[in-house]
Amino acid sequence: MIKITLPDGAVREYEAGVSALDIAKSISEGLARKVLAAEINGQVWDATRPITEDASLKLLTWNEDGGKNTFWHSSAHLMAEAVEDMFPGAKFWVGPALEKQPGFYYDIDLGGRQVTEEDLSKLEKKMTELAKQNNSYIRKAMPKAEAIEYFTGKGDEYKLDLLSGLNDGEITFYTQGNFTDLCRGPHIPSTGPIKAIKLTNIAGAYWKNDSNNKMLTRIYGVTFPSQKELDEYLTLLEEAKKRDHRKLGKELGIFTMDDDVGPGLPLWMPNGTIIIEELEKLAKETETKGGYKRVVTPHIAKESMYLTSGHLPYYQDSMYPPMELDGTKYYLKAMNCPHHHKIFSAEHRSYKELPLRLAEYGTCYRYEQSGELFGLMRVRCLHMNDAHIYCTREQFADEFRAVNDMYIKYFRIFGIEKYVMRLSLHEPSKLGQKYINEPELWLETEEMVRQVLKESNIPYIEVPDEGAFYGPKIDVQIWSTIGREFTLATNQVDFAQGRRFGLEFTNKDNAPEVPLIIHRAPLGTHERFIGFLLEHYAGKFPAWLAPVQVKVLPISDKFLPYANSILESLKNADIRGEVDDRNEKIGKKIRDTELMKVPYMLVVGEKEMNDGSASIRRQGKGDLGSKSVDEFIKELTAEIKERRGE
RNA sequence: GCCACUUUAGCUCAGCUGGUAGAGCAACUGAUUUGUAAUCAGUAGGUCGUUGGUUCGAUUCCGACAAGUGGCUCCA
Repeated sequence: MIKITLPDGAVREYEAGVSALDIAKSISEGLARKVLAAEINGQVWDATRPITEDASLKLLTWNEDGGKNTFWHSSAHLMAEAVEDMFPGAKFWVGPALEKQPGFYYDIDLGGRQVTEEDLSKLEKKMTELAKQNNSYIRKAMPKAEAIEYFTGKGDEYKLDLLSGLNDGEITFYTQGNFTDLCRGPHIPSTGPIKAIKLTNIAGAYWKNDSNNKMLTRIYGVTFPSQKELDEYLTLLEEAKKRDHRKLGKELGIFTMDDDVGPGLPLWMPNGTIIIEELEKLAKETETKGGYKRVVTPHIAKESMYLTSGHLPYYQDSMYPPMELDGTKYYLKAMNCPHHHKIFSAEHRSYKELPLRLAEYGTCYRYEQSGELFGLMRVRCLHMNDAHIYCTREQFADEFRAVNDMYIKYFRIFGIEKYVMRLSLHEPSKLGQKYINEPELWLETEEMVRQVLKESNIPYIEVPDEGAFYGPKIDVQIWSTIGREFTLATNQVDFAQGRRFGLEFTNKDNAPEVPLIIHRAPLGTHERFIGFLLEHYAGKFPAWLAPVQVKVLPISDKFLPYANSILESLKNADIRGEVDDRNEKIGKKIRDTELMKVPYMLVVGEKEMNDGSASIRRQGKGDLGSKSVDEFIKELTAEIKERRGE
């Protein structure tokens, strides 16, 4: 007999070899029907796999992530079975559940054949048919030699490659119906629970995520235990598309792209420009308070500067090709750092001047690969909320903390809660190649950064081998409404460029010393930040950011003069207002203004004209009642000044 | 850059198997002077992304290019 500890602490005894599914049955049949997998001693297992020793057990159903992931991974196998049926000889790489969203994919080598949209519906049908057979997923351990023989016979170089990374004794096969795959598992007990199936798209994906490798066909899909849940999920996706920044950006007149200007080069329309200017105002206020000094630098520089900085060899591919004048090459700047360093070195610096903080909303150009461009989130012309802080080692931690505090201040203003701070570290084996060869400095600065994060109580993850070549960095990761991940802002340590540029200051002992540099961009770039804000607010910007803050809606032409007089008062109070002077009914004016997501509407007619008031309507919230225009302006002015979120 | 798909009026989209195009909204004109999410009528709008080819004839079929979309690689 073995002892099984349940999550509530209860201990039950079973025969050795009992499965989680058996245990579930012993509790209740209803529970057993819902079990998809089980956590045995913290590891997710097949619910049908025999347990031979004392263990803690947690049953996993659709309600647990472990259950869902097992469900989706098993669905990938089901899809593979259908694919093999439709494309005999197809070779399979891996088919995991997606990490950040519902669903799964399988990477497949179809031997040059193509999958069409119609094929997807055929595959869906086939999968549904196979799922109904309710075939069990059967696990089988196999010696490595036998596995190699099996796949050599099949001529499957992909599975042989997978096998080469596995040790004898940990190799398992899973079979359901007519499909057998090398797989670590776990799987759900059988295909029956997979009731609703949708293959969402076909894509190419490099084998092992390496662009030098062959491209495999990746089929994405999502499955649910019921049609209802699938429908709900699909509706959710439709809803998400409505707040896609590309759609909102067009509807709200924020930006536009034009073929003749070029891909990835957004044109900021008047409404977008207002948001840009408000963000810059916020940044300037904040940075001035933080002791930053503003600078302005040219958009181009000679090749020699990028050779000095070391950027050219690393970065050339993502820079616009140079323009050549009198035998000298000039590049459009892809980053502002070297220009700022030149300002640092323009004067002799004393330790008394440090920390020196140079800030600029710098315009950069990056020749991103065409396939990488994405609305405002990934562009070729970007305006970066950039600054470089030159400081001593002693000052570093305080400076880094201050920058971190600035991030938090901003995120509070914008109500940004859903993000992950990512601490990107170096990889010791790549010192001298991908990373500057300063092992102690790496460890020292990484630890300083880690301390700052710990003290600020911000949740963060550490990622090895993601640092910049000149030092560790903290990135703020966010997700676009369609689920794509982006770095919104970045805060980087740099102990390399100072030396490359020969930057120095005279320290207390009258000796030259190289400053540490912090690169930081808490508001990222205008492009990505506004793209993010559009989705974050679903276009409903708070009053301080709204391109039009107040729309005055006269009931009829008779009240146009009164409406215009209110507009004058708004202008005098620095409030961005407009009058809807169209010959339309009030219902139509309200509808159009609501759709343009203008925060405040002032409806004015006979009554309001007589007592100098306005009927206030808040976007999305309806009629708020009447108020004197003066009082409204006073309140709105405060709301704007404080940059209130609601 | 790679794989796949898409491109029709300012916008959102129809247009079966090849015979040079339609709707709604927006715009413009007129009527209406309106009280909290769409007043009515009329007018105007497109060498069907560009460019080769097949064909008596191409928006429709094929190719190239461009831009966009979904991914991969990459990234603020």
